Amino acid sequence: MKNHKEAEKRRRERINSHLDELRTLLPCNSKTDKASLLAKVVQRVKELKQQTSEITELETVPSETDEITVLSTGGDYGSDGRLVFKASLCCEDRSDLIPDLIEILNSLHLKTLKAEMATLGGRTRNVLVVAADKEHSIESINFLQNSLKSLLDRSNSSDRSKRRRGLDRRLMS
Amino acid sequence: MKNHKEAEKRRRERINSHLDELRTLLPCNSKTDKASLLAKVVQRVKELKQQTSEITELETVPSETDEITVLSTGGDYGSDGRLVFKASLCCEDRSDLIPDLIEILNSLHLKTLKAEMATLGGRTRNVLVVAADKEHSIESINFLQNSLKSLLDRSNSSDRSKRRRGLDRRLMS
DNA sequence: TCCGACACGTGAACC
DNA sequence: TGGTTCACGTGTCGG
Repeated sequence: MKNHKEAEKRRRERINSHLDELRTLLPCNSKTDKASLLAKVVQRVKELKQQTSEITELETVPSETDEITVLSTGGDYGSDGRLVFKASLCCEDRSDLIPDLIEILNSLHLKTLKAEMATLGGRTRNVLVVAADKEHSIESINFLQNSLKSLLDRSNSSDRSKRRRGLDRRLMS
Repeated sequence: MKNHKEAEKRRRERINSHLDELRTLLPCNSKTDKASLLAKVVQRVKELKQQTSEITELETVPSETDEITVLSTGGDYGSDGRLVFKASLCCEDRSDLIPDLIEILNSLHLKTLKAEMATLGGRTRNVLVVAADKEHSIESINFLQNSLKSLLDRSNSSDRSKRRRGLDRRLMS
């Protein structure tokens, strides 16, 4: 069959075009082996997986200073292909902090995979592991960061008398 | 040639083994097309490249509240294969803040690709784009974060009278 | 000459 | 039966 011959040729072209595209995306010239190229790709993807598992540790005890942290490996997907990243907020505690936080997560369509909360000496720290839609992952990260920032400002401006209250760091080993 | 035949077979096995490995790493089953698999790989690598360019915006004007931010895509490598990430520190200004910062960067063997500094109303914000060795990227990020935290605590404890000095946010639109 | 990598066409297997 | 994907062996080019 001539049909068969051409179909196979198109299949090869499809595969090779993807390989060529990978050659342009990775740090390698256009004349690297097909096998070596794939080896580099494997290495790259593995690094992402590795960092995914290493993103998991963050401080959970509230500190005296206000903090916002948004950590993303940019490549750690859940099983369903959503982008997973970690956000941490440390600030003065207040009664409506959690509702505000939940509202932010809902408005950004972020799914909360895990949440840790700790309060100590009037201060609180929230560590969230959230998943974002793949299409809006970057926007979600930036929006979340800005939202947390405004949340922090809100806490400070609503009760400025608390700003000096935290525990003395020397007492916390 | 029998030699030729077997050599070609080994070559195919090498390529296919890498493809199989990619199949286990990506969200796809073991029975996906070779071409489709590569298409997903391309998509993934492209996302990383994209996020690399989008990490670049962070607030540069000092805010009234203390802040530490460490942002990493985990996949944005410079041309030499080092991990690039962004760190931001906002706190009260003091004369030896920059030297301390430089000392931290040196001790962590972080190469500074870009640095922005702004001071306003006695407060300062430093935005750094740094590159870390690929092998110690995660450790570097965590160490940097902790170091910045201690730096911030040092600023507050060394001159706590400054803590209330900043500009009123309402004046800054 | 030999060795490595590649594209090609073909038969087989699977909906 | 076609349509599609894969593995295989072979011819060829370059070092």
